[in-house]
Amino acid sequence: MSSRRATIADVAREAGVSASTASVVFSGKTPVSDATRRKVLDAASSLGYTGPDPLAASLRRGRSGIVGVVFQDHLGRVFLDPVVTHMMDGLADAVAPLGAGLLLLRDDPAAEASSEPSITTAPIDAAVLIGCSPRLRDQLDILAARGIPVVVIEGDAGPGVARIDLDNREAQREVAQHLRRLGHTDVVSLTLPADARRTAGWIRDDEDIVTDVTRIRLAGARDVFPEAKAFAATASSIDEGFAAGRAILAAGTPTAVIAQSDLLAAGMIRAAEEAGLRVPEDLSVTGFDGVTVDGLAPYELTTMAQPATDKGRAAGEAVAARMEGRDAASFRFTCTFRGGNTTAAPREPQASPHDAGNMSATARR
Amino acid sequence: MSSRRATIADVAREAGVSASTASVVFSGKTPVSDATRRKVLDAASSLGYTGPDPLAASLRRGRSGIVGVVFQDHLGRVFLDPVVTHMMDGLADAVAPLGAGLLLLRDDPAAEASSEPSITTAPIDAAVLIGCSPRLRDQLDILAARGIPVVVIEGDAGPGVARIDLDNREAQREVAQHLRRLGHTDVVSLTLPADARRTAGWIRDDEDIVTDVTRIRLAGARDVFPEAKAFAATASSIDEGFAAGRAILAAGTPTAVIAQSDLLAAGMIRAAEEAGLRVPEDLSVTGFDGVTVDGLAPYELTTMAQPATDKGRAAGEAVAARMEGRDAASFRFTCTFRGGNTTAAPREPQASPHDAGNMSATARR
DNA sequence: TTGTAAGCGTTATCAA
DNA sequence: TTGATAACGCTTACAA
Repeated sequence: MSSRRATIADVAREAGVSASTASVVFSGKTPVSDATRRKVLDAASSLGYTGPDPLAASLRRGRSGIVGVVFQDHLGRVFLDPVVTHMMDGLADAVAPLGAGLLLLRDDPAAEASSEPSITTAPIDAAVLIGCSPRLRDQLDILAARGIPVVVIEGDAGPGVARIDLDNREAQREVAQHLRRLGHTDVVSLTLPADARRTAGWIRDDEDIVTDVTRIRLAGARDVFPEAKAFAATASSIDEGFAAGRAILAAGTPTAVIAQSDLLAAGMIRAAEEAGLRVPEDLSVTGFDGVTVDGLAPYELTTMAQPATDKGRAAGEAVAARMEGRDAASFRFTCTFRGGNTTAAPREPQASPHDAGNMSATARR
Repeated sequence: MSSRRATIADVAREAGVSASTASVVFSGKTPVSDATRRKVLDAASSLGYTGPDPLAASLRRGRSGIVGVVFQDHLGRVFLDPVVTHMMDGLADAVAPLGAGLLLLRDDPAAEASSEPSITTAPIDAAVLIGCSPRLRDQLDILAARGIPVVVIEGDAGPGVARIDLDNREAQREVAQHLRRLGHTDVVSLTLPADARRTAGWIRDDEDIVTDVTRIRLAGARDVFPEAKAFAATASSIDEGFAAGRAILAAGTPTAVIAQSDLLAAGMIRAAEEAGLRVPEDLSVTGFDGVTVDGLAPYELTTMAQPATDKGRAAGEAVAARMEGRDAASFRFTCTFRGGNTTAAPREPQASPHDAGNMSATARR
């Protein structure tokens, strides 16, 4: 009835063996005689000893068996994004046989200051960075300094860092070409967040975009529509897509909107409906990701489907390689075009941008 | 250029101060003169020291700053369940200000054997158990023995354990009453897994059900339809609902199926369609959870919506209380009825169960 | 098969 | 404001 939790030393003493022997009984790393094992186990249960303290064991071993997953967004919001969900699925799969758990971390500068586990303080053996945070470089530096192997999903990791990527530019270009083939010329891009502060608004200079995915997908769109305007949303969600969609339509009605995510596209469609525009007759909308967006029926987005689960799995395998001291190969996945019912030929050829009148001006509230 | 990572002792030596002083510079727990601080910080950066090793610090402090989230299912699958997703959302929210990270754990007996972090070995300060695993009691014992505070979501935790619950029985009863009001008498329950092995099949004796949620929801259905048969699925998914649905229809066609989750309900509907039955004309189907099921359109389930996010948040708050030594209050949330288009009056009054012929017998392959 | 010894890198306590 | 000391609880060469 001591106030203090039993330790392996207590167990060893009770069993009449040495601490190392007791340790070995629990780890199983060395043969132990049955008699000894029984003595130790009996002593353990009589003392209420539940096995080695993981903290102490980790310290001694030098590894925690934990893989950090770093998101750029508020943790809560992250799970609501189907792409992330599928990636986690693949990641968990690939990391499990490794004997590692997943620790959810977020890239929040404010978190560094608090006591919250962050990239600087979490007891992780490896890290998977998801998304292309502007702070990515800092994070990589921190992790490199800590000697923690890293795999980056969708971000410019610099040389020597394993990355899991998508053919974002080619994929976005493909959708854009699809629109051009349909006859569109007056097109607007609705992009993912573009700057660190995630301000919404028209993008003045593509070079200002610090977020890789945003810039690269936009470049893909520009390969086909060099002059198209681009409006940055504050996040990839239906609501933000809706807000951005209103803003876009307030400035004029293009014949097509290239959204950088399916969720944004869904929001765009809602904004179009609100403005009295029919999709795809009055406005074509394309998405990106290939996730099923809840409640979007009867629309089926024309979009680029990305292998989200595979990306996660690849990241897990890369982490495994790194933790075993092997080199992790970078990998680039390919999106596939998926035609839906949200794109069609524009109603009439457009002589010049935005001369189709602004139907939305009256309809929006 | 030593091969070994610098420690705080190295930094202290380099700075010409004691280790404890150097430690204090990093923790900030004790005032340090500016001069000393600078010396230490300079020494640290010149040695590439990135701050205290979290493992060592944790060992010394006796806490890891990590909250374990224990799922009963395969981790990958877990994220695909919208209810869980929303719960995680709330949980992450509530736990963040606490300064704790979330470690994903799964309740897999096989995992115990492997090196994978599990409930017995993970370095966690508290645990949230999600779902009503048959092993719940064991887990609680293990955690109790380890002295780790616990909060249980949806499970019979026994006295003294904080629980976050739903009014499962009342909620399920409400849906059942809705069906009875429509005129249904020939009803089958399609339940969540009922036993530890998760075998699919007809439930012979409700007392055999070891899974709380399953038993309690079924009891709610039985309050209205005492004689209804019940078929247990092996998991809450559309696919399992589909398989169970086939099996149910193979045994006869009821006028309504009470599914214990929306996903199961969705699978049931697909099985009904496959058998040439129209929903709701030939078969009414009710769900549970109130999540939006992808691809179910144009159906909108008649279901009980549960406040999943709030449940997660409440759990996080309970964990916070526990970690601070306070008592955590249990909390019970209420579901709300949501009518959809998957229920209607039965086509004709049923004289006795299953005499409506077995249309499915021919249709199923 | 078991025991000895030497840390793993910190931080809390207390005294100076 | 700083320093000496003593844990924190475990694991693993290595020797017996």
